[in-house]
Formats: sequence, structure tokens, C-alpha cells
Amino acid sequence: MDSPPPPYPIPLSPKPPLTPPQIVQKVISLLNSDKPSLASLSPLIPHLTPPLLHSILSSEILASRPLTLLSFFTWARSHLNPSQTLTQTLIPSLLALLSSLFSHNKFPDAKSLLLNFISSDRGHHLHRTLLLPARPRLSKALLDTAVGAYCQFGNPQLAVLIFKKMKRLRLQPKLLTCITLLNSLVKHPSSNRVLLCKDVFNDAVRLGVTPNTNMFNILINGYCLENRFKDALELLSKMGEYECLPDRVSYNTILDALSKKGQLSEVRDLLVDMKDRGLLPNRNTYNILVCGYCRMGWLREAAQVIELMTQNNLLPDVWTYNMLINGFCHDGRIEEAFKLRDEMENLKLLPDVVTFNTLINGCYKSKNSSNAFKLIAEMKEKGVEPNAVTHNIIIKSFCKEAKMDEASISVRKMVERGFSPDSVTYNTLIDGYCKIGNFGEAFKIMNEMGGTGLKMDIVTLNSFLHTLCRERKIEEAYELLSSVSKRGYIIDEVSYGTLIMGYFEDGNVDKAMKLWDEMKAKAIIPSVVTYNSLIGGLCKSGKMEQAITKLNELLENGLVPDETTYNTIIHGYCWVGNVEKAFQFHNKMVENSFKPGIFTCNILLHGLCKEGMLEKALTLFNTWISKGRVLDAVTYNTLITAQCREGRLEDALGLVVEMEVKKLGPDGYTYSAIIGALIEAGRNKEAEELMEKRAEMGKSSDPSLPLDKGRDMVTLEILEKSDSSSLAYSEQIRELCTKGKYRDAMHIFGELTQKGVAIDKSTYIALMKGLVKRRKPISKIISLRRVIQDTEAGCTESLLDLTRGALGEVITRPMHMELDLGERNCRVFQRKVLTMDTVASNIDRDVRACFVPWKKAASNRC
DNA sequence: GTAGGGTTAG
Repeated sequence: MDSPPPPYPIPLSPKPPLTPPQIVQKVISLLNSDKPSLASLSPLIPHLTPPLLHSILSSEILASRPLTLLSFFTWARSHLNPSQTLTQTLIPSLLALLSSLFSHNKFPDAKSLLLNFISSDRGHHLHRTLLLPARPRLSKALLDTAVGAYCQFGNPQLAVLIFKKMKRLRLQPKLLTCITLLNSLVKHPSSNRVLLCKDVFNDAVRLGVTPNTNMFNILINGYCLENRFKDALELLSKMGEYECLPDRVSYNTILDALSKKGQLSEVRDLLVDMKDRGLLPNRNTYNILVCGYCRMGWLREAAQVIELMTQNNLLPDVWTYNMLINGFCHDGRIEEAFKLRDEMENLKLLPDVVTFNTLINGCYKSKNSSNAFKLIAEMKEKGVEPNAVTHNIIIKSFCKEAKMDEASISVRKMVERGFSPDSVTYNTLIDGYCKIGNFGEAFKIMNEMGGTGLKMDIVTLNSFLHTLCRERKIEEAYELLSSVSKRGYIIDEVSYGTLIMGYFEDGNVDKAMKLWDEMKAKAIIPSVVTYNSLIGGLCKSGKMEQAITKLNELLENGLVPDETTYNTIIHGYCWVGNVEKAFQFHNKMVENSFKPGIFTCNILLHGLCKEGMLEKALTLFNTWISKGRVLDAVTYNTLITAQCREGRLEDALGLVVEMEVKKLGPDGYTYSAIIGALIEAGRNKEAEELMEKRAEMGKSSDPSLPLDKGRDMVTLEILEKSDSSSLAYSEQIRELCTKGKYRDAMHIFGELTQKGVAIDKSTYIALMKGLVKRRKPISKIISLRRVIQDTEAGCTESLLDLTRGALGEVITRPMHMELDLGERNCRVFQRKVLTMDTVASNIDRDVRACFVPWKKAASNRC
């Protein structure tokens, strides 16, 4: 009896598994159907393996359907089990597919497929395969496209290797490929980029490529990027040998590089040359000039270029205005920058994201963050989307104020808006953490940066170098520089400049000069800033002749010395006590159109006072006033200090009144000078009054650091009991301090502390002075103070007060109340505290703020 | 697929 048919189809028993050839057949027939549907392939996914994929992609039946194969391959890569899609196992399939695409001239598809594959091929397996000898040979189209793809991926070094293989196989690359490769090489920072470019250029010519002007222009750009202007200019005439003529791009490239280096007379010559060739300047040419002038700070000339443009029927564009606005922002003339923005709007030139970024940055720079926020809101209203640079500017502003938590929050916001932090973001954060002395966090950010594939670059390096130098870890900085250099990374003149300055500050003139020579040997051209460091270092070491030689060298290199250069040398002559030479040099420079500013005036005044020529100083001061020139607090303090030193207290007080009237002071320096002189004259009561007045001034700040309570010991010993070895050591430390070798001094000090040997008071002062003067991190200064507290053998309350004085503490009470010192000792002591106080007023405002709690504790104890 | 602006370092 037949049972009735079941209402539903009974599930069939599982089919016997398909054999691999059957799977291949099935896929091929499905793909070969009129309307192949990838979805219908889904059940086969578990059976597909890379070898099967390869068989399918090399099938002759499907060879005529490259685009079907391409979608199949893309589909398979996204659906296959990840363990099966390791890039290296897919390479045979990829090559089969590419060959099909090339034979149908599907070059753009092939290129994007390659690019996509390369970006997931972290181990560069494909690159290795392409370089291996293959049978049959890899096609010219494949190698040619791969060169372009590796360039586009941002790795021209890998592209060059494939290019070299083409050369060995005598395969002629396409002109476009050559251009792409050259351009990619030139833009990729590497120490031998121009060399590589010339090599590629020559190889291409040998392989039969006819070079065009574009290719020459890229080479010209390469030379310009390395400041090899002579080579770049030579290339202009050499192009003719290849039947190429320079065009406006050729000229604009060199003009831009020259104007960025401030070589304006060369710019003028080249413009004439350009016109002689019948090439009219275009808008870019004019914009290059605007940019050049703005960089030199010649804003009037920059604005004149706009007039010139209009006369030649070329209207300025957004670029022109943006550069001009940036010039004004740079000069702190933010209001005029805003006016320019209005002007461009009137001309129907809409401000773009660059305009806003420039203005926002300008606002932050002139400490006007509320206007910056207004601009951010405004750009949103006007539909100008902030970009990564906008975020970076905001992040930088937080870093500048050491608000690193807020900076991190901004980074998070940036990511939420869909912008990944770039190398500028990371470098800004690294620099921010370096600046507050948090190396740990800085390194953490650097590792994070490495994790995203961004490499430590020249800016990262320089941030670390700068901080290491500032912390006087100069040898560590040197190690870092050499190891980076050995690995072939680019090192620029900033890296060298930072270290050279570091060595000078460390008193190591020889090492500094050696580095300078090393930099020159590498054909790295120092900037005016670096020259200024070198000249400054030489001056401080009293090597004035060498300093002048370097000034001449600077001029020979076509650089324009700035006010700092001249002031450094004038200061140098004063420093070595040769005021006459200082004036001679000053006059000579004035003849050469140097306009001395208040800085120069103060240097000269200080030089005169130092050599006891107070009368001459006053004459200079009066001349300066009669010319209606601006004076500042430094001017007054210089003269007041000198008058106090010479016992002309009343004259000094007269100047204090004058400076008060002009709202220039008095400041910490003024008080120190006057109080010192009052004590010297025995006018203790007036001195005390002034001390109180000064303390009043400093009451506004808030305490922010915890104070180490209960550590103060009250022992009233004075270090007369020190044994002879202690004395000898003390002397050694003091000597090192006078030579500026604080590092060595601290080293000996550390050893002595461990042994429990005390050093004398003035040695402690010398060390503390050094730390403060060298802007050592606060932690170091505090820890030295702690060590002093803990050194039972030598610790006295007076000593602690002295060190406190060194840190900017205001003494708010008559000291003899607290210190059981004799009348004479007390005066000596007070003077020392005042000296320390002067040192302290040299340190940054921020640094001083950190010591407010100490100050407060001192007043509480009264 | 060649040249120009805004963010970082002394």
C-alpha cells in the first residue's frame, strides 16, 4: 500500500561531497552563464581553496570575461575563511586575473586591484614574487602597472626595484610610469632622492623613453627641494639637448624655492630670464612672489604684488589672499588679517578652510582663543567643513598651554569626526609631552604613532632632541642623532642646530664645532637661526674672531642676517668687555641698513654699565629718549642696577619713579636692586618696607603644588666644622659650576651625598643657581632641595632659606628674627638671598608659579 | 600626471 505523499518535501540525505575538479567546473559554468550570480556560489564557499581559485581564474573558458573574474575574485576574498585568504596564497590567482585584465586592456582595473592587494600585503609577498625570475616571464604591462601601484601606495623604493627589473629585462616603461615614479621619488623624503631620480631618468632614456618637459620639471623640483639651485638652473638649459623647452612650471618651481629661501635677487634675475624666453608670469608666479614676501615679513611688498597682478589683468585668488592673511597673522597683525578676509569676501572670493585655519591659528597665536572659537562656529555656519588641520591647530593650542588632557579630548573628537590623527597630530602631542618633561607619555605616543604605520619623522626626532638638550642630556641627544642617521633617516639642519646649541650651553665648544663641520660635510645648509646659535656660542666662549668669520660665511651663503645675528655679536663684544668694538660693529651695521631696536639698545647699555661707564650709558639712554624711541623695563632695570652698584641710590630711585610713571615697573629686578642698595646703605627699615610691598605684588597667584610638610629641621649650625675633604670637594664643585659643567658638578654632589659628606653653603647655592639658570625641570630642583634637607651634616634652616630664595621665594620678614645670625652675617646673608632672587626672577613665569606654595608656607610661618 | 596657501621642531 502506497503511503500518501508527504505534505512537504522530505529533506534529502546529504549529497556526496564534490571533488575539486567538480567544484571548479561548477563555478566556471556558473560564471560563464549569461547572468552570473555570485550569491548562488555561496554554498561552495567552504570548498573553495586558493589552488581551486587559481584554477578558476586561469580557466580558458573565462579568459574572455575579465570583469566577471574580477568580481568573482573580489567576492571570494571577502567571503573566504580568513585563514585561506592569506595574501601570499592568493598571489597565483591574482597574477592569473591580472593577466586576463591586461590582455583586455583593462589597465585602470588592474591598477586598482594591484593597489588594493598591495595595501593588504603587509609582508610585501607580492613584491618578492614580482622580483623573482619567472617562467613564463612576467608581462611588461604587469611590471609597469606595479611600478605605478607601489608609487601610489607611497613606497617608491619598492617601485624602483621593479623598475630596475624592467631595465634588466629591457622592457620599456611607459612615459606616464616614469613620471609617476620620478614624482613619487622626489616627494618621498630620503637622503638620496635626487640621485635615485637621475638614475631612473637615465635608465628610462636608455630604454628608449623620450623625456618630456614634465620629467625635467620633476628633476628641477628635486634639486630645489635640496636647495641645489645651481643644478636646477643648469637643467633649464640642458633640457634643450633633449628637445625639451622649459615652461612656466619649470620657472615657477625654481622661483618658488628661491623665494622661500629669501633669495630675492636671484628671483628677480630669473624673472627677467623667464620674460626673455617669452614666458609670461601667470597667477602662480605672482602668488609665489606674494608667498616669498610674506615669508620674509615684507608685507607691504606682498600687497603691492596684488596691485601688479591687477594691472596685468590677473585677479588675485583665494590662494593669494590666504598667503597674505597668513603673513599678517604671522606678524601678529590679526585685525588687518580679518580686514583682508572681508576684502576677499567683497571680491566674491569665498574664504575656504585654509582661510579659516589661518585665522584660527592667528587668534590662538595672539592669545585670543575666544575669537578662535567664534571662527570655528562661523565656519560651520558658512558650510566650510573643518578638516584635520583645523583639529591639529586646536590640539596645538592646548599643547601650548600644557593642557595635555584637553589635547587628548580634542584628539578623540577629531577621530569621532572621521579624521585619523596624522603625523602632525602625533608630533604635536609628542612635543607637548616633551615640553612638560613627560618623556614616558611622549614615547608612548611615538609607539602608538608607529602602530598606525606612521614613522617617526624629522619633527618627532627634533622634539626629542630639543627636550634632551634642554634637560642637558646632550650625550643622549647625540646618541639619538647618530643612531637615526646611521639608519639612513633624514636629518636636517634643525637637528644639528639643536645639538650645536646644546653643546654650547654645556660649555663644550669643541663638540659643537665638530658637529657644525659634520653638518657642512653632509652638505646640509644651516639657516640663519642655526648660524645665530653658532655665533652666539662662539661669542659666549669669547671667540669673537671666529664669530665674525661665521657672520661673513652666512653672508657668502646668500643668507640675510636678522636682528638677532647682529645683537648676538654686539652682545659678544660687550661680554668680553670690549664695548668700543661693540659700538664700532653696531655703527658699521647701521651703515648697512641695520635698524637697531630696543634689544640692541639694552645690550649696549648693559655693556657700558658693566665696564663702569655709567655716564656714557646715561647719555645713550637720553639720546634714545630724545629720538622718541620706545624703552622697556629692561632698559630701566639695567640703569637702576648700575646706579645702585655705584651708590647713586637717589638717582636710581628717580628712575624707578620714571619707570612707574611709564607703567613699565617696578618688577622683581627693580626691587632686588633697590632693596640690596638700601641694605648696603644701612637703610634697613626702608628695605623691609619695600620687601613687604614686593610681597603684596606676588599675592595674586594660586598655590598649586603640595608642600612637603614637617620636613623642615631647625638646626642652627653653620658649616664651619667641615673637614678638609669636604672643602676640597666643595671647591671642585664650585669650579665646575663656574665653567658651566653642572652635570659633572651634580655627579660629584650625588656621590658625596651618598657618602654623607657635607659640602659648604656657597656650593649648594652654586648648584641651585645652576639648576635654576639651566631651566632644569622643577622636579630636579625640588629633589636637590630635598637632598639638602636630608643632608644632616650640613643642613641648616638658613641654607634651606637660601635655596628657597634661589627659587623665587619672596622673603616676607626680617631675617634676623628667624636666623640667629649676627648683624654682619645677616647682611651678607640677605644680599645672597637677593642675588638668588634675581636669578629666580629670570626663570619662566610658569616655573615661578610652581613655587607659590613655598612662598605661602613662608608667610604662614611668620 | 610636473609648480603655489593653513598645523609640528631650534
